[in-house]
Amino acid sequence: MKETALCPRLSKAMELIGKRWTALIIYQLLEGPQRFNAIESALPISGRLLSERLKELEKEQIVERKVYSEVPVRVEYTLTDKGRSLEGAVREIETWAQNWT
Amino acid sequence: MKETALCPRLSKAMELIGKRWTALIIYQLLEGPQRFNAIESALPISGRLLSERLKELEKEQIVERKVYSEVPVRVEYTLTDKGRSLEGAVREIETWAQNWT
DNA sequence: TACAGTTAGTTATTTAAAGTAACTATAACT
DNA sequence: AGTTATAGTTACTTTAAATAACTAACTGTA
Repeated sequence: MKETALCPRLSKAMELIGKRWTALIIYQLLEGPQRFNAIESALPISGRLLSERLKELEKEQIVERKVYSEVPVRVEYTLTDKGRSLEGAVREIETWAQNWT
Repeated sequence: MKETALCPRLSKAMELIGKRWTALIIYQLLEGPQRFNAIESALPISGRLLSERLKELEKEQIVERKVYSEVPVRVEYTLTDKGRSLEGAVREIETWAQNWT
C-alpha cells in the first residue's frame, strides 16, 4: 500500500484492524481464549481466511497461538496485551453503531 | 457480505468504516469541510476510489456534499453529525497506534 | 485391517474490490 | 484555437476475498 502523508500511524492501524474480519476476530477473542473452530463457528468466515488473518495478527503480536498436543490437536488463540489494548477502540465503534445505525 | 450472528452492529459498522480509505477520509474531514481535490491530495487515493467512497459515505449520511456553481465548480464535503460522532472511535484507534506501533 | 470421525488447517478456482492511467464536461483565460 | 482548472468517469490490470474440496495426524470402532 502507498503511504499517506496525512497520518501514517492511523493509516497503518487501519490497514491492520480495518482489514476484513480482523475487528470481529478481536471482538470474539475479547471473550477469552478461543480455538480455531470456535472462531470459525462464531463468524461467517472460512477456514482459509481465518487462518490467513490469524497469521497476520500473530505476526503483529496481537494474538498468541498455543498448540496443545492432544488428540485431536487443540490450538488456542489468545489476545496479547497489545491485542487487549484494542478493546477501547472496538467498543467505541460498537457504541457508535448502536447509536447511529 | 454474509451476516454474522456475533455482533451485527459491529459487523455493519466495520463494513463501512473499515472499508479501505474510509477512516482516513473521515479523519481528514474532521479538520473541517474539504474540497474533492484537497482530500485527493491529502491521501494517496485516486479520484476513482475517492468518488466511490464519498458516494457511499453520502448515502450513509456520514458526509454531506455541497456544490457551489462557481467557475470552475467547487464541491465541498462536510461531516454530518453522524460523521462527527465517529471522532471518538477514530481517535481511539489513533491513540492505540501511537502507543503500540 | 480398513474405514469413519475430529481438528486445524491448505489448495484450487471463481468472483469482487482496488489500483492505474487516460479521458470528459464546463467555462475562463491567452 | 489551445491551455488551465475542478470534479469527476471509463477502461483495463492486479490484488484480495469467497467458495468448495482436499490433507495430515491420530483415535476409536467393525
